[in-house]
Amino acid sequence: MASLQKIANELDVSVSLVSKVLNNRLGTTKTRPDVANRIRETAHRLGYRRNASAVALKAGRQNAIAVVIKKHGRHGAGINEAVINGITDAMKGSGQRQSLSFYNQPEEFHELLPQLHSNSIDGLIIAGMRWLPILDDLMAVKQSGVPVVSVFNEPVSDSIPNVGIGDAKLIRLAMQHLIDQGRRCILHASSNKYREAGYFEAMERNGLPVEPEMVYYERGKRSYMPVTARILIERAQQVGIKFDAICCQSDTQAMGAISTLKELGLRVPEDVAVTGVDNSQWAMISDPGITSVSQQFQERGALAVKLLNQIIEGESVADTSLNPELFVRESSGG
Amino acid sequence: MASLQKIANELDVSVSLVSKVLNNRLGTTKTRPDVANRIRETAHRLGYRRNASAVALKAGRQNAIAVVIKKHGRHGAGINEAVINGITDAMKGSGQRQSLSFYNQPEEFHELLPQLHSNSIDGLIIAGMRWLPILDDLMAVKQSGVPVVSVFNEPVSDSIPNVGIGDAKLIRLAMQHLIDQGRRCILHASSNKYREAGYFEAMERNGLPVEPEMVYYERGKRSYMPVTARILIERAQQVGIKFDAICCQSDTQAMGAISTLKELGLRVPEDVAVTGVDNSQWAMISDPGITSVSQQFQERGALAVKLLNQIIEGESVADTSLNPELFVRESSGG
DNA sequence: GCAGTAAAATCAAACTATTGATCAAATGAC
DNA sequence: GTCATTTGATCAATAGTTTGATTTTACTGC
Repeated sequence: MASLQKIANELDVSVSLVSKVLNNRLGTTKTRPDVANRIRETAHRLGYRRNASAVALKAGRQNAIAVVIKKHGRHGAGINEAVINGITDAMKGSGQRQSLSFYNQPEEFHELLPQLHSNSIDGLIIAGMRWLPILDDLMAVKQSGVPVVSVFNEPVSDSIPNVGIGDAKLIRLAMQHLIDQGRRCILHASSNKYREAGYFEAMERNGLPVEPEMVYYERGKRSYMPVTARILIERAQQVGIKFDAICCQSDTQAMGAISTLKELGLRVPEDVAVTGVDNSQWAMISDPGITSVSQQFQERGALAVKLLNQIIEGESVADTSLNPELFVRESSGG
Repeated sequence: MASLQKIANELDVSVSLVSKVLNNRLGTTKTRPDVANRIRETAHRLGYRRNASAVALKAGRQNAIAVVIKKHGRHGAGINEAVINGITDAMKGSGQRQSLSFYNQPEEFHELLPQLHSNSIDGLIIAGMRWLPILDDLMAVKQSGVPVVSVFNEPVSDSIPNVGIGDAKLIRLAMQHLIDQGRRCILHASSNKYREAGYFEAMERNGLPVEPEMVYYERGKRSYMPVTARILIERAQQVGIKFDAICCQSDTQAMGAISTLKELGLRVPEDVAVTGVDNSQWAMISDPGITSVSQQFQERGALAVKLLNQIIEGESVADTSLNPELFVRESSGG
């Protein structure tokens, strides 16, 4: 309830002086130390807190960014929580606030548009997996003058800086690890052409042959689930492929691989090495623990905040890409 | 960029008229339909958006609430994500914004205090597991005039309305289900006196005897992990207890129980039924699927928003408690 | 055509903080 | 003592919206 006015009245000085002292903005005015101290003291005594709205109004800035994230079913992977953690950590203590929304269907994103304008927020961070369905809305937000930064694995549009990681890099990293461990016949299941490309690239570069049944491609949410690993393994066995590793595209898929292998009497990692993606709790709690590639969602969330603020400050920024990190556990025998 | 002023200039009417028309606040003023329409039209044409800060400043309200959540290691349970989902869903379309922070150590919560005053937010929702270490800070926020609602399993303080669920009820629900399935010798591992009480209550009410080795109590984070189930089972076996069910206090613990039982050659649910708590992805993805009690975190987050807004409106609200819900899957033979 | 009333619009203050321009007082030089 | 300069503080405008009080305009009846 204490305003600059109250402090000014209390000490019989002007509001502007109080403002300048409390903000250390003493441009032309070199305030006397005793006056400054009395002002600071009184401010403290009255429990003065800068009124966020008044500052925002005067500055023409909201000191708030919107964060919109695609909901997804893969709860356990902790992806959204990681992004959110990164974002909130990066904003901690900045005084800047964020406003979080989730959407599932494109229409739900559309409904958020009224809130995503420059009179409510200074910028937008959009994160999630599939951006194509909301591209038009996203561009509309951008067009309306709101800076946008995305956290997708692959960039969205030339005009929206993305904090990516490169799906191909993810898989290449896991593949190279498996190959370094001496594995030669590696299976792969994926829902994503970039990831698949990473697989083929790694195999080719190391001169390893790939049979059609070594790869299973399935679009959609199901592709992350355990069942896809089972299909992949059974298909490979049917044609008699003697594989010694499976490069999965998620930790849950890797769990499916491990339990299928156990049922078949194959040991992990002695007979077959397994890797996952996400470095989630699944990977940690699984028995054996799953060697997994982190998509660095927390770091990417934090970086998105940094980039967005740079744009807000008027700098221009480009797409960035972080490097995935490999967390080695027992499943790969590392 | 379009303000009321711009619209007023364009049409040569007063700012206040524009404001009243666009807000449908035509108290004394019964505007002519044609004027009203022209105003609305122009507002739309110029892309007018109400300036959130100006409104907040005038109203002495921030139209923003703070959400502070305790980080915890149990990622996979999706607890924080559920609370956040509930909160953001409940706020969708309200124009109210939320600002999210996480803390781990009590000191980190303390550092958030400068942001938690009535000049930045209208209220605070605090969620997490252990509230005792931050109680003083929480009361300080409350004292400073910021309404607070908590989402803890058990209430914090008489002066802070809580959206709870009752730990005893959680366990009673799972226990009653197991007993209804004909199980008679049920083990239980817990870190929580309320939950333990729920166990004893259910056993007693059904006239079932409890040996000391049927219960394992361990404080702290570890108590939710798979290993506690192993300890519980091994202890019971050492003294020759022939159990037919395990009532776990988390899904991860239940997973530990299932894998330990499998190793021992016991079938789930034929020989031993297992239940968990959280109704998390673990429960869904496990094989067999785990019968689990939901702590209703999403619903509780949404309810917290509702209660907080009631307090902000000046109403007084009391502690609330939702009922847990049982999701039956294969692990209990249901 | 005018009083009286109803309808429709405007006025003006307020919310709080910021900042360049301006004023007043103190100091220094001669 | 006067003028110029430095120092220290105030003025006044501004940001955008809201709202009770007030003024202007329009209409009715005679």
